[in-house]
Amino acid sequence: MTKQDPRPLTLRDVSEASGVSEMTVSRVLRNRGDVSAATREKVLQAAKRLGYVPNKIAGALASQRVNLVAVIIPSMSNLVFPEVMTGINRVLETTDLQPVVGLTDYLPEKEEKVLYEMLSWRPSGVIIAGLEHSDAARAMLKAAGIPVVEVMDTDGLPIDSMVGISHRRAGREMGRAILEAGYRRIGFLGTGLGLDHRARKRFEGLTEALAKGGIEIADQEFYSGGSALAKGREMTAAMMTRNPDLDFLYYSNDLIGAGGLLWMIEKGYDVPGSIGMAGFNGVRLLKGLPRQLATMDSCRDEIGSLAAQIIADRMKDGGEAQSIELTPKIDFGDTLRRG
Amino acid sequence: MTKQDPRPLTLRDVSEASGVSEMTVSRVLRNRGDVSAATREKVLQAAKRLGYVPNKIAGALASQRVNLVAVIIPSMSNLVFPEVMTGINRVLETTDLQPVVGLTDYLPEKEEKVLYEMLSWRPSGVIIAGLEHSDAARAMLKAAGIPVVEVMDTDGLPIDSMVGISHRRAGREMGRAILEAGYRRIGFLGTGLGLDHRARKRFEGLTEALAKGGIEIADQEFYSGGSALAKGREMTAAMMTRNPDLDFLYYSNDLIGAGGLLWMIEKGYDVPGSIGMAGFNGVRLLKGLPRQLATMDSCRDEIGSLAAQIIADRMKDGGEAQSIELTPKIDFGDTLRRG
DNA sequence: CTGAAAGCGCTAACAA
DNA sequence: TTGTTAGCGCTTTCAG
Repeated sequence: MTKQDPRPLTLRDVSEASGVSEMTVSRVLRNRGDVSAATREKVLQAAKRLGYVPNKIAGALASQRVNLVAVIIPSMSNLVFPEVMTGINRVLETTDLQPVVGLTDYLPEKEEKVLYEMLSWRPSGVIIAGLEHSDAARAMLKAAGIPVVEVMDTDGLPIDSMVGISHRRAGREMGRAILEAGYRRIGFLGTGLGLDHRARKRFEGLTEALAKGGIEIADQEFYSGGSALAKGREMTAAMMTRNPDLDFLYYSNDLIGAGGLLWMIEKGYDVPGSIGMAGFNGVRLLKGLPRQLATMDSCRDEIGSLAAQIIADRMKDGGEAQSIELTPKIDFGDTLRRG
Repeated sequence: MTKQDPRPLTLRDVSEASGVSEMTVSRVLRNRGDVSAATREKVLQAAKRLGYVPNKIAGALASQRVNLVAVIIPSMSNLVFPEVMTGINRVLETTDLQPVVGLTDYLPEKEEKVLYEMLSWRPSGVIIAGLEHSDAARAMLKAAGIPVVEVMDTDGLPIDSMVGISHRRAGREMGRAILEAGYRRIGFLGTGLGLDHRARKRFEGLTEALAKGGIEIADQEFYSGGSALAKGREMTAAMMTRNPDLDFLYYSNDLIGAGGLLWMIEKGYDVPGSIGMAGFNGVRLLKGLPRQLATMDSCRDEIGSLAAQIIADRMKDGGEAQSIELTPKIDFGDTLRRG
């Protein structure tokens, strides 16, 4: 318990303790090159006994290789991003790559800062959410000379590779399904559309599809912050009070949609008979609710794993830049009539 | 767009482009030491024009300083951990420290591996969930010679510092409240208690308090995986079928508890009249549900920020090892009678 | 199979 | 205020 020796152990310490040259110790510890079983054993013993932990900083500098993959996402509390991470993790665990996460809070300036910070560690690749980045960020990404996978969204041009779904198309398909089911007075409830590009694109896709049917959004309401379920209730109550004749509500995510649905059930609305509802994401968390909201899967896990796979393949020189668009189907749940 | 020059830029490139020595360039870029405004400007211009991103690996090796804090937690999908992260982030953002997350999946072997991996980057500090670690992990942590804060739990001896709540006490207090409210036939529903030490401690606290009142757990049921809300329903249904005379259900977390509550409501049970319920964590997400489950806040955000603060203070030589126990109160919600 | 020498790109320490 | 000189702890390369 005596806190002596603030100097961390080095290869040299292991070398001296084992009577083997630093170079050979290094080889043993990295499993590289041929080393006799006897020497190997000696080294391993010494390393373990001393409690040696290699210094990757020095290693990375010397070898010019870093087994880190920068993952840059807006937030951890959005619940979709942890799931993307899960997919990334599952694939990277099969390689010697390690994810390192940076958070942007949906702020372009912060994204730029975080990116700079991460790139300064010279990662082997970058997985970054979205296709919208500041010019400086794009420049950094291009100049980094490493594989870059932009994820979640495919409505735009990637810097290098991309994996995601078309949110515009998702909005359009939902719009079409809504019309086909015969709904006509449609309200939209969502996050402020300013910084969440994907929510904005879904909204645009929706309005586009409705326009083709000669319909316009009848009402809309935005929020930010707070507990999503509770917000969904509030917003729904507000909108239905203001506009009692609405016959469909499209939410920008499942959580606020679920809040809205709970409110509808309590108030005794006939869903989906007299009013339909739909959200977005396909959040599994909500599976236990009394009724299932119509939604569309955002393929988070698969996006994560595909992105990680692209990076991993590139490391082995086996990969090319790729653009992958996944095409989720509508889940009608209990709140959207089939057309 | 010509992918030339795979060699990343170095200080030397900026030095040559600006006609200023490497050392001075370094000083400008780090805002260290006095540099004339003119030189500074020249350097900044050149760096920006070239798109130079410093190499922190080299910097860290040379300066023996790394602005990284290793954060080691079981999972990102548990929803409590992202909130701890939020607290950590909020504090670290005010410093030049950066969190780096490692996931253990509640597996000791994996914790050991992740820890080794992270320590090999020589972080400035470690924040790690729980007090239970393998001997090897504890040894590494001690040998690292950096501040270590164990978070979430205070039922045990810390390696260095700790911040959390006593889960045993939380279970005990809930047990007492249950008895005081007059409930007598109590069921427990939770995660398998093997690897989740905190859930186990709450369970132990509960049984201890009940024992003082001469009561034993009447039934118990465990789960793993799946959507928590749905699992809560299933388990509750199973238990109430098996044991219809139970008058209280204690869940190891709010999500399965909420699932159970939804089931109870649907089946028309009188909650909390004929049967009481409680969960744990104080999950804000659930605020929009029709009825509020009794619970106890696990102070996730505050734990995160306090832990980060301890690390930050230690960096400035201003800090000591600390042990902080937070003491949350029971939130009776709509499912627990007051005694 | 093992070892010696020469850096990786940057910064501490000192000199000018 | 600016520049020079040595490394930081490892790995690459090449020689034994």
